[in-house]
Amino acid sequence: MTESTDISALNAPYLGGLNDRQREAVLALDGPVLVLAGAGTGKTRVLTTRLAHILTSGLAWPSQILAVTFTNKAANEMKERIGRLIGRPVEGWWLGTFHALAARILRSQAELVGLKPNFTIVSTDDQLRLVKQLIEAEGLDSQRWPSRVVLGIIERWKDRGLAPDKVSRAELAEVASGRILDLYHAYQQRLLTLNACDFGDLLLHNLTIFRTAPDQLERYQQQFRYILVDEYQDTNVAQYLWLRALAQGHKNICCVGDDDQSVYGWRGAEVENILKFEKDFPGAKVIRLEQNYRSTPHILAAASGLIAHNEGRLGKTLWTDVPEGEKVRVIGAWDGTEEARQIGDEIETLQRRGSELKDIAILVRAGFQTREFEERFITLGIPYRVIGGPRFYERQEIRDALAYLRLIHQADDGLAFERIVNTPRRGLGDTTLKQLNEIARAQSLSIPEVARQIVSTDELKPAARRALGSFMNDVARWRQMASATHHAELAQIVLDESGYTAMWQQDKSIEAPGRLENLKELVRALEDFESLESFLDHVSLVMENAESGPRDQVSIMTLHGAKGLEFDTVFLPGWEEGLFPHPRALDENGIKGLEEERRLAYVGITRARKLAIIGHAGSRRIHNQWQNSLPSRFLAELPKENIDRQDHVGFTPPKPSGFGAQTWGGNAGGGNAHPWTSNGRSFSQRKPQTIDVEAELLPSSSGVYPSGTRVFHQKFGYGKVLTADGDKLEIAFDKAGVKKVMAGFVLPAEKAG
DNA sequence: CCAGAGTTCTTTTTT
DNA sequence: AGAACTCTGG
Repeated sequence: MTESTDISALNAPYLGGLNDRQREAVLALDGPVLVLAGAGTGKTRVLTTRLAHILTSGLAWPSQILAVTFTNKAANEMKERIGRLIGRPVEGWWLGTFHALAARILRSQAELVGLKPNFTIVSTDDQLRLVKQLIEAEGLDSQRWPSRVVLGIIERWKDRGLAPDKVSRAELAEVASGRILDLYHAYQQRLLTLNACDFGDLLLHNLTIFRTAPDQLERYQQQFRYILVDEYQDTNVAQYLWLRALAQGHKNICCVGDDDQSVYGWRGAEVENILKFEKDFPGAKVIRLEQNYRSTPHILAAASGLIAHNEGRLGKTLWTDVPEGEKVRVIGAWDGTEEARQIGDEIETLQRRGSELKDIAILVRAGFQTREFEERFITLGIPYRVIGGPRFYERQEIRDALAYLRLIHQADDGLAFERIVNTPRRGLGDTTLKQLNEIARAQSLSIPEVARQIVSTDELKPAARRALGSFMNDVARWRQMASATHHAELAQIVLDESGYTAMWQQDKSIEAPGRLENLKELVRALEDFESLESFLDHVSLVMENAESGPRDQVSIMTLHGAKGLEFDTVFLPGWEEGLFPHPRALDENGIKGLEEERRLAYVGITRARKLAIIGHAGSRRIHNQWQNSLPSRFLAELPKENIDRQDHVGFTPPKPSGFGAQTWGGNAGGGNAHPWTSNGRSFSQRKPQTIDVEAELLPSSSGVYPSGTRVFHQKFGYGKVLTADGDKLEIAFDKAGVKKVMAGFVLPAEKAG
């Protein structure tokens, strides 16, 4: 870089308002750079400014910049912000997700790995179906070898950049996975026959190309003068290898990330990547962004105190100069319903004080938790939206419609074929399909190919033969139309002529109209794309919901989904042992799993600008069974001075044993075992403030309360039982009105003295 | 081949 | 409690 660029850069308007560290991160263009950007330290700003800087100082053309993100949302945001920064949209550069960029490279080099350029990118349900078929073909017991598990193992290998022939012997000893390796081989073979690849393959095939075609690799290395990576802590080994290969040319790679926010270990991300960056890229410069512009000191201190319990961190000290603000609040509730009620009330209070709903979020650990909030919000009339719910392109009717289009676009797409050959019913059931499959495997042909051939033989029964013949005819006809017909129109024709639309029209179920609506929406969406191919690519790689407008709604989403977002007020319900940290994370990854859960907690708290409210419930219904839960160990790890604990009057944190089993029933005998005992200590630090009350509450009185019984409730006072449904009572309280409560929380009035 | 009944498992997170 | 899968009889 010449000095003149430096000087002109320093005057550039876009540099204004950056702090020293940020500016340093923007201007350190030569050589490898790691920007450790703590939560809320202006990471995106640095990234976009850096890109704008490279472009405006003429150091590289857009086509010479590789900018990688994890989500499409992040990619779009970056595009937009840079456009705004330099005053015009940027065209022709390589900005996108790992998968989208790898797909782009793979499309142009497909032959090198035995694919045709129009290969299909298969999605999860296709993958599972494929694996299941292979398991059956190998004669394995599908109970002992669930396709989900097998696929998981294969994907983990892929995450680590391991093609079937690269899986090491050490690996094989581990899981008795020789069988699975066979399946992996077969699976890859099958994908090639289908002219398809899965998500992992996009990267994996790229690595193969880089290895086997050095000239191609070198071309890319020369092309990409500057490489920029967002959320580096979430990269897996395959992605790391991909980046490292591409960065060898100019060595100008800048990775931005935060080891404390690495929460995707379960799908192969390696925190190690960020921890060993300096080793991997010799001479790397490390820049820490530590000034937080988002949260109040209490929030920041609470989060920092929590994350300090993790080991092996690179370490950052976040600070802020905004005024102190409110402490982080911790609220206990009896059960999940009560928790939802509390949060609903809090939100109404916030609303009355002038908060906007769009500045409020509820961040849950697991998807099923959203339901209770939805129900409560519907009752209260609070507008909300669940982010990351079922996605448009994952809906059944959409996948079906897409399968038709895929089959037309790519005649060998056997998975698409299987999906819709008998949808709507055409009399081509399992038996026929099994035959086709067998022949296909035996002759290494694609299933559609077999289908095309078999209709002119006598191998099928006449009925099946006729049905299949007519179907194959239709497909061939549609394929012919494709060249002369606009793809949106084509889609409409296919849906109508295939009888697919009619199928849903005749369906009297409650969802049918919605599905027809979705199909219309699909056809409409097709119009936004230049070609069928670009649309199909979009669908495979951009699996996300169309953003609904900027309405004033509370956001409900998982902690994972919340990464990168921020809100004035954040509710963090369900901080209980058995839910958060999630037992499965603990089981599968022990201490590492626990640390990842803790990072998730850290991510959650640091989403809050002004107020964070953490909740935990004493019991929760899981699988339709009441289960007691203790406050999460993470609560005990929060620095006391930043916490305001406000257990509701009368809230009694249940004791570890006995209490629930007696009062709630349902969880008979050994069912009371605690999933966390293996790992658990943790709650000893909590003050058992209300033990005495609890003893009194625990009574003999767990019996039946016939309606009309006069009872006393710790929080709601005296009242009369209206209805009793097992352990659930509906009670008209003298002061508090009609409430539903658990029988275990009331006493007969005469005993309450 | 298909519809309906019976069974089992589920609920961590997703490009 | 519900989905998703398997089994069975027409």
